[in-house]
Amino acid sequence: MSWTDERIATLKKMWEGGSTASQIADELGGVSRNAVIGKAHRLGLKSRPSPVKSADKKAAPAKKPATAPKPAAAKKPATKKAAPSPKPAPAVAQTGSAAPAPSTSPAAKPAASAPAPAAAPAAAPVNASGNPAATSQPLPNKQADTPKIVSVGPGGFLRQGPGDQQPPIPPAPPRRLVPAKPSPEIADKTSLLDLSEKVCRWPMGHPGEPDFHFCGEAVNPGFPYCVEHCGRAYQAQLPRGARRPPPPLPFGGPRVR
DNA sequence: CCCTGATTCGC
DNA sequence: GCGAATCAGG
Repeated sequence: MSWTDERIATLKKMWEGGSTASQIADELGGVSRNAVIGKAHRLGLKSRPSPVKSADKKAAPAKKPATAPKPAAAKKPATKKAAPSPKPAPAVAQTGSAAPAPSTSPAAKPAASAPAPAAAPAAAPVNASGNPAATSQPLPNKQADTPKIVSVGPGGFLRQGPGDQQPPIPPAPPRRLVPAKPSPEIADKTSLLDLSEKVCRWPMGHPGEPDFHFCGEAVNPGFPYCVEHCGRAYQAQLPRGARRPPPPLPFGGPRVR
């Protein structure tokens, strides 16, 4: 794979957007995590909290003496790293799929590290019951009069208490396989490349899905999200003692991995 | 172990 | 310029 302008653009956006090299790599497809990092550095993009980068301080870390510690010659079968599988990538289970599209391979991990809160598009706003007149949130919500802790964020978004996510969890979106490349259907959606300081970056759907896009609403000034999503992103902290008590987990709890 | 990013260095 | 191999912290 070569670094086309588009691929570079995507790399930049994602890198600056805080995606990990791995995520970027398999989003782009056909490149390794190392390739992404290497490219990023060559592009001058660099660093973001890197685990290994707090070293130095004063003395030189005396990494490698003049002697050649590593004979680069020997290439090992590399049992450690996962198989790169450059081209014949996506091992799509499912019923016989003829789509070769090497682009993305959503295969492996459930993607837990993604900052993406997994948007639930049609999530019914069950929130802010009392709905103080102060807020103009047009929430079609009646009933419920339990006084919840609701505060108004700087931009006018409603803060939620820590347990207030209305829809339990983002409705596990059926992961679709394949495509993930530009298609007419997402033409008017906010794509990765459409992100700017002015539009809401709240992710809708999941990377790799054909219709993955971003909210795209005008941002709440000073925030990366629109007012609505600010309410989701920034949640009020309940006073100590009034916190959500019990870890509702029957036992053990769902293993997330 | 896994993950992460940084760096090196042969190509 | 590219990226695998390697390093090194979490």
